[in-house]
Amino acid sequence: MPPRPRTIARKIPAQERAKATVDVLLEATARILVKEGYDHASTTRIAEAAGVSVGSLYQYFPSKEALVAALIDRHMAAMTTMIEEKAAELAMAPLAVAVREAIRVMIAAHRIDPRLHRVLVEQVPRLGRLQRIEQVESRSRTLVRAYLEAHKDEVRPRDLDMAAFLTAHVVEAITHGAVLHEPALLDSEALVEETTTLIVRYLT
Amino acid sequence: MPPRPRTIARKIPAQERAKATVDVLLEATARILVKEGYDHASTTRIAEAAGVSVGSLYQYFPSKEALVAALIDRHMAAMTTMIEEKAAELAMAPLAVAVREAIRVMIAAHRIDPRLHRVLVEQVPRLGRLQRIEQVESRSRTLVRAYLEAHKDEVRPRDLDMAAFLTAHVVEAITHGAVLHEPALLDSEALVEETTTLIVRYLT
DNA sequence: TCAATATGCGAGTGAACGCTCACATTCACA
DNA sequence: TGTGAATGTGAGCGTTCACTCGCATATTGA
Repeated sequence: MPPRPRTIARKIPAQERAKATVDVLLEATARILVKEGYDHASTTRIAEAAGVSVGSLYQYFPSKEALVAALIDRHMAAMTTMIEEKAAELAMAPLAVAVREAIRVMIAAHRIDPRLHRVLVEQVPRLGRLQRIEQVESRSRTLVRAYLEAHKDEVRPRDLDMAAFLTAHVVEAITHGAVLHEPALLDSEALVEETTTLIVRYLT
Repeated sequence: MPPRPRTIARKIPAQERAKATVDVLLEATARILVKEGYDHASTTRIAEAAGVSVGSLYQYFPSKEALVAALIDRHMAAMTTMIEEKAAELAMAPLAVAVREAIRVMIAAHRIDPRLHRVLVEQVPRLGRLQRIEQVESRSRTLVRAYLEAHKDEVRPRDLDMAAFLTAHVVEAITHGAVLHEPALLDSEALVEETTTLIVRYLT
């Protein structure tokens, strides 16, 4: 009977040295992914860029997919943390403020590492780990939905699910579009203001 | 000196038989792309599914990328035609009507072949031919911009570029989101109505 | 009818890639 | 300082894949 294909790492890092290796591998993965794209980011090239051997890579990541998945996790966690913190602050804020700040934090989150974000969203094969990204989008929708529920007396639309769907998608799309295709727009306040107007007018 | 890599097809189809081969190859490409995803859609499998040999495939398409590019062209042309026709009809229509119909036609265009559209947008490696898709998005923005220009007396925002950017991205994003992730939403009229409200309220 | 041309075939080629494993080096701790 | 465990190495294995080429078959037009 052939050994079943490996699905978990052989080792988890125990010593400092090993933790450093894992770190340097993730950094290199991000760099190579941005520079070469997913398809040309071979494990050999990644290991080389990390100054580490392929063997070491496979000590801590059972597959190329797992390596990229770990990077996605790290990146999305950074974005999520930023968003969740702001959301907690804004729970009681009036609509106009909440909307404006929500848009600001979305833009800030997308600016953490825009080029990596782009590669992850655009190139990493779906059906593997990219559910992680959709998970974040779905979480945003839940946050919006909760806010609308708490403020439903100040809000015009009666179908809150629909309103949350629209609002979350709109902010996500504009942020995405701006960060990825029109970075210049981000430096003017006009985008934030216009988007705020758009959403506030819809909700009130 | 090594022969430069081939960039154009060896032959263009002249006989009916050859045109049929090209057609059957494109159909098979669409099917395999949807079923297997880009990475697992090998040229061998595509030729097999088309009931044609790999050799024949390479008679008409110089590379796998060219084959997929041709499919993208075909698919996007179908969507674009639908959109442009409606846009011409709507040039003189009042805002409320134009917005509602624009949203409807966007949804209809995305429904031509949603599963193929999804694969093309999500999986096909960028930096190759997928500019074709962005080209369509940019064309939509131009159409919106032209409409706003012609109706600028009825429209509130003064920065028409910004307004066109927001409007086009919003409709595109909602359509996309609905077609790909919430197909159920498409069967109610509510989505169209709410989105229309969103845009009309912003523009007036 | 027949030759020139167009189309179709598919085993085979070479390169790239993910991943393994036998071995070398470094570290923790007695 | 010695020893077992942890960590690191990289040549090479097996496989997949895009693509080629020499040849077979079908079509066209004279």
